[in-house]
Amino acid sequence: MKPYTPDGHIETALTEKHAKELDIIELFFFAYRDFTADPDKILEMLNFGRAHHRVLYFVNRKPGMTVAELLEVLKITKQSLARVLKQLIDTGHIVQIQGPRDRRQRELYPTHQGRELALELAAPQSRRIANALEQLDPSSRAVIENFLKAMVDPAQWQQIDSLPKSG
Amino acid sequence: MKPYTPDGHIETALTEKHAKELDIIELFFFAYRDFTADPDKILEMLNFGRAHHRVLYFVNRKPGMTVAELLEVLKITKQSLARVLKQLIDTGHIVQIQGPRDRRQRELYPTHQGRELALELAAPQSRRIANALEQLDPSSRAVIENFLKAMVDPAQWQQIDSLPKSG
DNA sequence: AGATTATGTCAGTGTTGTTGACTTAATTTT
DNA sequence: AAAATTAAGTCAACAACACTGACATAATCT
Repeated sequence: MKPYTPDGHIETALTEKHAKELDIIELFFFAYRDFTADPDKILEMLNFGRAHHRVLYFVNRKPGMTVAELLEVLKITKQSLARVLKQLIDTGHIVQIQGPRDRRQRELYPTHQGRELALELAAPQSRRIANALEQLDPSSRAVIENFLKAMVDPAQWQQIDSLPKSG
Repeated sequence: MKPYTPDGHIETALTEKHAKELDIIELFFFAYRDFTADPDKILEMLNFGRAHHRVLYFVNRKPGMTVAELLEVLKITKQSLARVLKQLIDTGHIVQIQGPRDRRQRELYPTHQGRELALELAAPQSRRIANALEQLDPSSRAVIENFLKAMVDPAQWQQIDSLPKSG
């Protein structure tokens, strides 16, 4: 079955025979690649990167988030966050306010400018998703949401559930 | 409606009112974050990174791929690819063979060792997907595949379609 | 009072991406 | 056959974003 390869290389493709769910593995890669490319174009003009986007997104989704909470969500170190956060503060997209209960904490809030940018970055991603959903049965939305949530470690579900629903 | 904030910061969360599909935007982020974390642990032990994984994956999925094809799929520059590819060749995971039709081209093939590693890296991702699917109706698979493909730029569909189905 | 916690900061490092310029060998065009 | 183009490789410099380790400060908890 396997072709003759004197130097030991393999000419047969890796397929579902060898490993399950390859189609979804690569669809996930391609979908995420193009999904992130849209905001990346906007960010580039502002000299921001994907890291800025993630911070700005979650601060907008949950204003008042502390630095520690943000680190938990992004799964990065505080030194990594520091640079990006400092730039977002210096450019007037995010402000820090001393925690009222615990004054060691820094609550993070978007400014109007930060909210505007978050909306601008979300727009092409919303459009891409809405467009994909339009081509499917209306019941598909629930299936996709359930699938994506099931792809997340259950220990992390609380991070998803702590974000506001549709207020 | 908006709370009084003397310094102009925003305390109201960004919700579906302001932008559509936020739930799927963030589910996609969380799902991809955890999806890539599994192989990252294995790669770390070998002093490889996510870039090595991507190269190894596609060379296994389509043995004989040329360098130019790989660049198209990964959307990176040849200088970026060069370092990672060199390491995979030096460690005996991939071999290059001069193209038979066009001898300028270098066809990329996995070695047995490269195939083994690709399988090892795919395993936890397959498991995660299979586990997520198990919790859903059997018809969900098609919905998810259609959705993910619709999330990809149509101009790129040929990249997906050129990969072997289930040989 | 002492320990712990939340955050910030300094210094060094590694991976992965970028641009630009140049080389080599092979193919295609004129 | 000569000239232009193409596929791939390489050198150098650089930037974004992640890491570790160590230390500082202020506030809270024990």
